[in-house]
Amino acid sequence: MKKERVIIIDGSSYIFRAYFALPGLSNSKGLPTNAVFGFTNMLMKVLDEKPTKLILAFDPGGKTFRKDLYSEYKANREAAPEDLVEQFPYIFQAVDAFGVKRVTVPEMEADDVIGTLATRAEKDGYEVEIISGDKDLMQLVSDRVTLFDTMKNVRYNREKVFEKFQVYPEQIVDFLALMGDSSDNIPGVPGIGKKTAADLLGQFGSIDKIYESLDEIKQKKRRETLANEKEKAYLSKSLTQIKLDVDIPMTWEEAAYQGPDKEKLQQFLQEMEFHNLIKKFSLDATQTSFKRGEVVNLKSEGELRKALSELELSEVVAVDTETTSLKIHSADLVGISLCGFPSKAYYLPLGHVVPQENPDEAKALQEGQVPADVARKILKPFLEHPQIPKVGQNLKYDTQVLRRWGVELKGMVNDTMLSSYLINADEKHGLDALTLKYLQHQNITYSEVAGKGKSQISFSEVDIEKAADYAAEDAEVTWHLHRVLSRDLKDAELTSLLQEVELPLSQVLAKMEYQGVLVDSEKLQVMSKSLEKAIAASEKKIFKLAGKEFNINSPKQLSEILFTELKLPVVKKTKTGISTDESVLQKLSKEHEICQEILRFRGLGKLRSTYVEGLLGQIHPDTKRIHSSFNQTVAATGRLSSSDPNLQNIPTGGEVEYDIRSVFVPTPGFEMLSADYSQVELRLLADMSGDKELTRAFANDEDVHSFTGKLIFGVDEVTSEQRSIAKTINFGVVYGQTPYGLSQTLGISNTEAKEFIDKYFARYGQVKEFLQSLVDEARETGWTRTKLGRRRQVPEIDSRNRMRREMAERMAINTPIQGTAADMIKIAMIRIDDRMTKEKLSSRMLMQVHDELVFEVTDGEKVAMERLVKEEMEGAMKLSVPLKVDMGWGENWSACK
DNA sequence: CGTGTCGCGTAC
DNA sequence: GACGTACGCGACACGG
Repeated sequence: MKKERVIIIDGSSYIFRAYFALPGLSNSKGLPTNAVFGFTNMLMKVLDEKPTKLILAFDPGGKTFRKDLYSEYKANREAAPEDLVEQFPYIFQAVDAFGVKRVTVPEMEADDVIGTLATRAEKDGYEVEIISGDKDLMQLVSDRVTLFDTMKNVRYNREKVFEKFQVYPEQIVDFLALMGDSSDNIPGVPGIGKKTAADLLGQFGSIDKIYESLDEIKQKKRRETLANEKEKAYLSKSLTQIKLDVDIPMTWEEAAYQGPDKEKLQQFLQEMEFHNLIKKFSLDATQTSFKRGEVVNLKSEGELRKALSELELSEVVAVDTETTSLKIHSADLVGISLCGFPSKAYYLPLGHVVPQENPDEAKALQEGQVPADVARKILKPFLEHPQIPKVGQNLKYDTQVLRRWGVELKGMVNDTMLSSYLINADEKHGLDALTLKYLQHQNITYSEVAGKGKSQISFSEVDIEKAADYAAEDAEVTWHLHRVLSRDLKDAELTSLLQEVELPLSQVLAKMEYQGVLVDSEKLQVMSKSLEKAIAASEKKIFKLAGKEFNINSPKQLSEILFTELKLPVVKKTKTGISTDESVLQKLSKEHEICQEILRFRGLGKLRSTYVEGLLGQIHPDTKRIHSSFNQTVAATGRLSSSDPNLQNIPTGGEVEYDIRSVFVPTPGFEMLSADYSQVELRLLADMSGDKELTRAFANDEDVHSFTGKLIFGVDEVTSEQRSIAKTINFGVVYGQTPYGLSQTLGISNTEAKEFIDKYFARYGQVKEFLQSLVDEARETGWTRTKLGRRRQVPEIDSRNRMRREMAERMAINTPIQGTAADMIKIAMIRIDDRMTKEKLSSRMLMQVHDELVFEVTDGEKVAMERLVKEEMEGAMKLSVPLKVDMGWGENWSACK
């Protein structure tokens, strides 16, 4: 039987060699990564060999015993360069992520640790491979010990050592002692180099023997030098000699290699931006880590019952639905997949159909599926049971699908998408991305089963076996992800945020999306017609002013007209050309009439394309309502986002003729109610900073912008201009504003802007301190947190790139404030929904626009709703300043003032 | 003909 | 470049 092998890596030698071999490498944050990369590469190469026992030896910080032996030892070495030193922690991080045993002994060089362990391993019956580029270690080579230089890809055994230096391993110490080593400042015997040393040792065998037989040396000069420098020779020998008896309390068990901590490693490689290594690593990992289990197709009522009785015993069941559409009111249920244990997942096909007319096949297909009403009856008690714990990926969707199918999903304990979002909002949260990241497994893609582009078919037309494989996988990976994510969530102390906020909120959002909002499509049609005319007229004017026709919507063509043909001055540039944005056209409007008209054209075009046509295109043909998505895992601060259509950027105000908000109307028999927080972010700033003045402003229910204006301008009454400036600064503060930014917004000089900011902070001293403390905390921890503990990573807070660093600082300021406001309205939404349910109200929550909630309310519930909404919004969080909510009623959204 | 990026503009 | 967070439009370049 082949003997087990111990691999010992000389970590320090690789760090230095990689550093010098790969100059200039760094990641996008400006962190030098050359040494880390070279080292990681070497380590992965070693791991390819599937080691069973693996140890990494490093030099300790500080001096070693050789320095006591000889004060000049390594004295000519320059200190490690700073950009190498800063890579050390990452190298150690790599070793730990790879799960490799790391050994450092104070005052002992890595060589001595390696020598001791190699000797011990040899004695204990192991083969030993030392991995190093350092020739000193050749002295350890024996019948059972080899030295491998990964960079040169050479493996040294006894013969190879002799081939290289004409001496055997046991002579290496004497060999190096005689010739000396300038890099370690080992003196050696002057005048004796590689060749002579090898010759002498070949002739005599060792230094001792040389001195015993000095007379036999013919060359006078050489004999005399050796005689005179005997002390140096022996000193050199003692320096070169690797210690074999270092006290290292370690068992071979500890060196057993168990494989990497995959999450840590993935994270590490990502941070370093070693994209090739990430690829290589996940490729290797797929073979060993997550393995698909059995797929069980539930073809009959009996099989379904049996599966459920089994799943009822599991700790938690992953549920996933397959449908014909992502648009909820067009999404017919095609199948349900369930997974309650590793290595087995079920698929219940329900709505699979045959695309072509083929009666025989259709019949066979039908016989292979449990009839929907039968399946529903059996599944309903299971899916609706609040004590059977369920997990899913984006349960907001499945909730709606099942609701449409006649089942109210209950007992949800985790949503992997929400968990991932809470753990790190900036990452991706799709099932495929999560599976790749946490399970190192590549899911079957949707296009693999349903095709893509023009040839994409409905999921209901996918072959059942294929569909089962795909769907069961989703449930299976979700089940595994739940295990991993719930642990990570707990470690990050985010479990209550999931259970108390995000998970319940997902159910509120599901209702809002399902409900949708009514729009007055006739009114939109009228607007469309009118806009078309206005746009055509505007276009005509522009062409006349330009003297030719062109595409006004093309910034490129527009630039050509403005800056080449009309020779208007260039104000601002973009990455790819000259800017023609609003601020530019505004500035140029006194130069040429065309600018104002372009602005008008742009405004009208925006209204028509994005809002009028956009909204018309989103009206659901069956419900006649707009069912927007409220995305819960998109905004990194904790806010919601809205899409298809985005209801959170519908224009406010504007001309009455084109008042888009006025087309959002209540269902007949209802009235619209809008409730919005007044100055919520500034109130949070007052609360979180504890600033005396700002708190006073809110405690006395002052107009905070006027109040601020009075403070910074030192007046008793502010002019409207002063109030406006104060308002701009108030907003800017929560964005982490810079003098430049403020100067641009206010159209003033940088100096003036800076003066305003200085005055602001002079009067709101605790605000200044608070903002600084947010930046400090982010710098210390790498994270920024909201009041509820929602967190966001700000890795670039340490960037050596000023722009990136300052961006991170602004994020560190803005995120806790914006995120806490988001937390607050989320809590309010949950409580409002809860009370509406408990009080059996038939009014509905329709929309959320960051600090505003919009409802449609039945006549009889107006008093109750107004009261309820105000109470829950104002009471969502207990702050040191009052929360204030403004309420407005109307026959449409716009009228709610 | 789909996909990705850019410039621009809307909201809070 | 330069004040935070989003979404979506039209134009355009790219690649099959």
